[in-house]
Amino acid sequence: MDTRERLVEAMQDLLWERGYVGTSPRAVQERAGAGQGSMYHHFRGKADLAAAALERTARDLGGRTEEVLTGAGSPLERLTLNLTRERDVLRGCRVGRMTQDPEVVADDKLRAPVDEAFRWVRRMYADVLAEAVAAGELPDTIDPQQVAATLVAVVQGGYVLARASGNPADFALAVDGALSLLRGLAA
Amino acid sequence: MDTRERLVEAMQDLLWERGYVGTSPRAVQERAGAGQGSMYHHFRGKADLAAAALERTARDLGGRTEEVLTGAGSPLERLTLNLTRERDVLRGCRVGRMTQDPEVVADDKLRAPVDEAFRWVRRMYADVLAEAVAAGELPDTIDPQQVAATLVAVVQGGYVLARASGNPADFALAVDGALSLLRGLAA
DNA sequence: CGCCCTGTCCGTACTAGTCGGTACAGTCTC
DNA sequence: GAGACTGTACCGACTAGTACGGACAGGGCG
Repeated sequence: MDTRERLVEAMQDLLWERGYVGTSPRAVQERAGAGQGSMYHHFRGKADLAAAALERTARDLGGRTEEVLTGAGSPLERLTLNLTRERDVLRGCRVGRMTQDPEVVADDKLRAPVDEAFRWVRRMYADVLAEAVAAGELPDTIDPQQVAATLVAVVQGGYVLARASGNPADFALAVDGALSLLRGLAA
Repeated sequence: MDTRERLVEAMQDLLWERGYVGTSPRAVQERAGAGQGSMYHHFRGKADLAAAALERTARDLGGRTEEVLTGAGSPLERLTLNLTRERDVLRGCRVGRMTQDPEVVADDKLRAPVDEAFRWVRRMYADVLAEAVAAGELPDTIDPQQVAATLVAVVQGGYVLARASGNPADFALAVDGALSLLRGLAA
């Protein structure tokens, strides 16, 4: 694997582990097995490399979600499968995690990919919810846009709770609660 | 106001604005109008002061929530009021915000007050939900514990979304979606 | 009363270490 | 040999923290 690729991957990992301000260029170079010069050859600086890493992480999240949501099964089944699967991919919160660093929020280059990833996922959720309504699986009183935003928020909030308690079960609890609300409406 | 108090308040503000790793003791002292020596006189160090600030923030959040949830109105009305009110208190996410710093998560002294605040709020939500079920406002098919976790997650996730997009309306959207699901079940 | 002593409180000046970044010379490939 | 690439050495700024000395009260004593 070439150095540039290794740098991006190392940055992805470190953004998840330590956040943006907590990650030094030195640490990235060390993990990537690269020297000081090579990083500044491939990227203009820390922010530039972080932007590349965030774009890639966001694309991964979007792609993974799309794969499940456009797959087989009824709309509600696909939604349930995707939400359930998120609990196995705790690293998915890598995206939401970024929104807490003021330096990230202040820099459009860094905030944009995160925001776009959320909008992308939210739109896919909304589409599946609308499908479920059309199929009669959910009542037409729900607003797919609104509920889609709620589901994205539950996943991101679930990560927050799980990190605070150190217990991944708190994530599952929040997601299961949301699914039970949907199932309650379906019945 | 005495210096110690000013230091705690300054730390609360800065934790919210810049996070834990992004906040230097100097910045806290400057904002509090105190000198270097006085901070290290009152507190053993940055982590000690941050722990005091977090405990206070967590207590504020719990107290504010309790006030609304044990107030007047039907259970569902109180719940709606509290969730709606959170959107006006965007600084409420000061608590959830902390869970993103690895240094905070690693230090029990810092993580504990955050975790306890969440558990406190979740328990109050669960109590009100159980009340609503008992009053016939919600079907007894819902699990108050589970749904309470979902509501806390929606609020925290809403903050994440709003920060990512820079648009507070995204917070309101997520919360309104959750409320619409509850109302759907009530009907 | 003046006097000193003692502990609390606070500001200045310093430390070693790390931050993000640059300069530059060497190496490797075509 | 030219250009892409990489490693070493350095930079000023900032990090968390310490050392230390001075201001200021209250209290016991002549």
